Amino acid sequence: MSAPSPGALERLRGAHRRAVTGLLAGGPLSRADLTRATGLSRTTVSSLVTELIASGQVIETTDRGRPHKGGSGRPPLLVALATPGGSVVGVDVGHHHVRVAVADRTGDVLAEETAAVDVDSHGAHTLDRAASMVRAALTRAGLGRDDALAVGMCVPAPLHRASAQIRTGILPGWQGLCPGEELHRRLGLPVFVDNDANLGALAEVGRGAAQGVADLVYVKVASGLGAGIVLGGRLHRGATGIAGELGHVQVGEDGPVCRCGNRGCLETLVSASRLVQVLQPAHDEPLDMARVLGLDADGDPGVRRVLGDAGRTIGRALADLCNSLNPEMVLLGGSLGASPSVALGIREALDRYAQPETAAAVRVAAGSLGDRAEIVGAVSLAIVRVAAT
Amino acid sequence: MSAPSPGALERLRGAHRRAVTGLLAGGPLSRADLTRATGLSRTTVSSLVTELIASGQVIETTDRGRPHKGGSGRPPLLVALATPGGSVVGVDVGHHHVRVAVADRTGDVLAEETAAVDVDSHGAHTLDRAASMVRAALTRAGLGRDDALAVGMCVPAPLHRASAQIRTGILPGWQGLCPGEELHRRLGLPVFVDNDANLGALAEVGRGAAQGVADLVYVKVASGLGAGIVLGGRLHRGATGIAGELGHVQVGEDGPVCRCGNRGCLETLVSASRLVQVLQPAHDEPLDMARVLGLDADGDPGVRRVLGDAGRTIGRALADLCNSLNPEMVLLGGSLGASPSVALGIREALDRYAQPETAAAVRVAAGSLGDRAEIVGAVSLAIVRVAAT
DNA sequence: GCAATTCATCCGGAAAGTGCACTAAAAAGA
DNA sequence: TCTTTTTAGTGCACTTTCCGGATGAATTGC
Repeated sequence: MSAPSPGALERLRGAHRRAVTGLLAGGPLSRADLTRATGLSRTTVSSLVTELIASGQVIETTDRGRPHKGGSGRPPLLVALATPGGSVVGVDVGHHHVRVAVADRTGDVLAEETAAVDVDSHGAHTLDRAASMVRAALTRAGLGRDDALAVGMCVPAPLHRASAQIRTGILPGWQGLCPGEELHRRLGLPVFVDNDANLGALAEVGRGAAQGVADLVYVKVASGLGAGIVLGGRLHRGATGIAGELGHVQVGEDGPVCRCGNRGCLETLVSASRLVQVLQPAHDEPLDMARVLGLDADGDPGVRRVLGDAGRTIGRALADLCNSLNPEMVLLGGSLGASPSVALGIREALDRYAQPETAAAVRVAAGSLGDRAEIVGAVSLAIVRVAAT
Repeated sequence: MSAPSPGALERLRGAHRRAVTGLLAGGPLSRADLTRATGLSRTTVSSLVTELIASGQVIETTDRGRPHKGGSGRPPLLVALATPGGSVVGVDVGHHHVRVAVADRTGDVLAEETAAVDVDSHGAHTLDRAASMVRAALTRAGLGRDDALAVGMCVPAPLHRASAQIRTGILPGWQGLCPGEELHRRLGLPVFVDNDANLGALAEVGRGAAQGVADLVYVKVASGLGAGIVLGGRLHRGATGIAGELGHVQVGEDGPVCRCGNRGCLETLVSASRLVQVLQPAHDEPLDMARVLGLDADGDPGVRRVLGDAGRTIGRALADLCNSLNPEMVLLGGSLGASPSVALGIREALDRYAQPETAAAVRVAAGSLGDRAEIVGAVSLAIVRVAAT
């Protein structure tokens, strides 16, 4: 008989366990795959998996995989995170919509629902609505509330790091609110929150166009303009959690007044609403962003010019940031992210204004998740945080 | 008989060994102190220390420490890194000087020497000179070459990450050179290299005004303008190792042409040489930076105005960077770092141009190491890299 | 049917960490 | 002075974790 010893060895084991669950969060894998990915021995991985199966966190799937790269050999048994009793919820709160998704622990979505809501002015009401949408989505996925492990939530505003509180006045009906705590009170589940740009970046790194990228600047252009910055593979949130406020970089001393109180902010020149407003007079039909993107794709010269200019304006600001951070990739998200003209404008400005070596090192591309980046990121956040326990 | 198994357990042991040597790099400690600091058990620490003593990396000192916080109890036996046979060398190559220091593994300097050298135009010659200075300093410290474990070197130009090569044309006589490899060839010691801003940041975080700061922007203003960026406690070098090029942020579309080939770079407006040049016409005596700083301290209004403007110009660029990174501190180094007028100007510009919460979160201060920041950083680099093995 | 190949597990052993008992050395108090 | 208390360090038995080789399993190609 001897006392239990909670120490360094157990922490090591835990780290390895998390490595395995983390890898499995990306999809089913064989024990052999896990061996190669973790660098551990076959034996160790086998024992870890056995343990995880015994504890119900992992299940052995019925389908067999291909025997390593097409050749011969015994086909592997795939293991996956246990979906039953282990789903997660993502909540994406935008300026004008709420989207809710229920996903299994590999990130595959089981049920999803979107609703148009006047989010900006009504914090408490929006959260009520989100909570009932979550309950409905869980039911539709055939799950009870106890089957959900955690909620990841996306809000369109920076959060204060220590208090997880919304402090800026960007969302009038939310000021002083702790969205995570509020939703937790309504659902009784652990809730993890971050802003839209950060979660978009997380999504693109995990399941999108930036897989394997260590240093990424993800730029989201929609109602506002924000950045999610990934450095060394980790999201950079800053000292008080409000890093990434690229929209309030100063681009003109006497530009229009911004909602942040300053004037000349980048966001006042290139937000989606601003661009629609600029383009409207030249068109008879009423424009919205989707229509503008259509015209861009059709080669409308006026639209191309305006979007290209917007890209160049963003690119000029990004050039300064890239000089400082030397990232591997700049990825575009938000409604404007899909426009080739914007991407081209950014590329041009980077080549012109950034240091040649910095410009050469950085790839510019559109995110591959489109307007689902935020919800995917919210789900990822929940998965990551659950796996970390 | 069994094969050697380099695996997870050995890595764990190594990590613990490094934790111990890392702690001892800050000064002698007792085994009990190490137990508290590492969180490991007494037994484990004891065995680690025994092992390190056997391998000669650590010695037991003769003096005993106080018995834990003044109370009673057996006084501990202090152990320290073995200084004899364990010193490190720092080399600071500036634009116009070479400085060399020999230090023990706690970072205390045993011998130091500075020489004026026309560095920019003569790469190979400068390295010859540096190598002979290192040999002389070792001799003066009463050490043979075998007593030195490694060299940390500081160069005033960004290095390419993969090749450790100088690629920019800023140092004409160095282009294409691998300074680390070159010095290694001359000294036969392992050489680790980084640029001046990065090493200044490292020094201030380790032994200067930024101790304990996780997110730091260190701005060095001297012949050029560069930044060392520390995020999450780690130096951020970027995808190709050239992060921190703050001097080439664009502040005016049609500004003067910069040595980098662009025009309107921040560096063209606020480098030390540029400021001296701006101030000279208003003074009869020939000015240099030291004299300018003296006039600033004496309250000369013209000098204050020009330095304040310089600070505001830097601060304006920093405001954008701070909006994106939300750092905890901005620290000033280089010859201009000591000027209160510059610091004040930066503070003003941050308050004006950065987001209010970002500006409120960031402290602005002068580095506490002055022009020795680079050499301290070079020594620190050597110590850190040696401890990591 | 047989070799080749890959996948997974079992077993024995080695490496690392921990608790406990024990000794050592000093201060505090009777 | 002698005992008690407190802290420091070490030896030993034991547990946890990991690894390598042997073994068995499942499939492809001949």
